[in-house]
Amino acid sequence: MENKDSLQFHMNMGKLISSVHNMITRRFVQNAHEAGLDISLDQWMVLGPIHYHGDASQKLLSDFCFKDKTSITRIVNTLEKKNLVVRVPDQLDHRVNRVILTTAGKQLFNDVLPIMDKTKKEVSRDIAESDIETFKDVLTKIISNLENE
Amino acid sequence: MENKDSLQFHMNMGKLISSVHNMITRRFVQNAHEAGLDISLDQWMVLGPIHYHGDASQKLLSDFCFKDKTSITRIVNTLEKKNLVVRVPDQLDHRVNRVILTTAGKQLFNDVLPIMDKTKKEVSRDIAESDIETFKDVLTKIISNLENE
DNA sequence: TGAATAAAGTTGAACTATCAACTAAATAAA
DNA sequence: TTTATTTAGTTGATAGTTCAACTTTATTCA
Repeated sequence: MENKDSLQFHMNMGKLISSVHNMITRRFVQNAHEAGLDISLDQWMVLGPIHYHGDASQKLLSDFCFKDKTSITRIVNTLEKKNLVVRVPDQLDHRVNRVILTTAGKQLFNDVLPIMDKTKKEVSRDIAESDIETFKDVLTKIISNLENE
Repeated sequence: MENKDSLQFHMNMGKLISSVHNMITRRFVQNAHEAGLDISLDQWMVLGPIHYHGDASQKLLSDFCFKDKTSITRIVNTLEKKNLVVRVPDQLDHRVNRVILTTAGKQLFNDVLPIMDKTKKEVSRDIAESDIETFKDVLTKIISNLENE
């Protein structure tokens, strides 16, 4: 039990995923920070779909990111506080907020793209392309296994 | 952009892992709750090594779980509040806490084992054993890629 | 139409993660 | 032996996650 390396062998999937999740999060923020950018992985995960969609509702972001609507509320709060996005009430459905990138938001999006690339390369270093594919397939399959609707 | 399923295809690894992590966490807690057990996945991740080791220091738990020492402090706080563990100061090295399971802690550990099993089965349903192996290998490889020491 | 129900968001509380700054004890170095 | 450094752990601050309860607006259907 003293040697960490010998123990990874025994680690179950949940612990592995949790560890990897934390480590990727940390590395991404580190890389961003070294490039002078202040953004968390979760903020990035939400910023992406906002950029892609143009005027995503929070509901759409919630579905797309597999995050609770509460999490989206708070991440959008943070993004808004940083002047990266604004909430615009939908004209037709008054329950809905449309989340829009500001100029600063678009700028940051473009600045972060290479950081994401760098992180991705560090994460998948020396891993066979085919294994990465299997890896992503399994993740996707797990998502569909756990989706209960 | 309206159809969630068509989009998973475009999801990058970070988002996939993050989503899977959240979904497994949620499902584990759900399953535990349905069985009348009150424990989070993180608490379980720490409880395991405590049980296995017998008198783990917080440093050991931190290394083993790939969690920050701060997180360990707070998770052990919660476990202690629930009377599942106690902190015993080390007789030789007075900086060290030894974390010990209480009777209730041991009981809970055994109660949760089948929950973990159930969750594991739900997660890996209809996934080939060989793919699971590749999956775990990739996770382990990512951990070693991101370990900076 | 009017009442019940569903949907989109927000808020509060409890827990976890990370960073930075801190205490206290052990070890290394002078 | 005294000083400097390292190590184990805690605390405070900020952010994200989940649940439950809530508001407001849409939709359903009696």
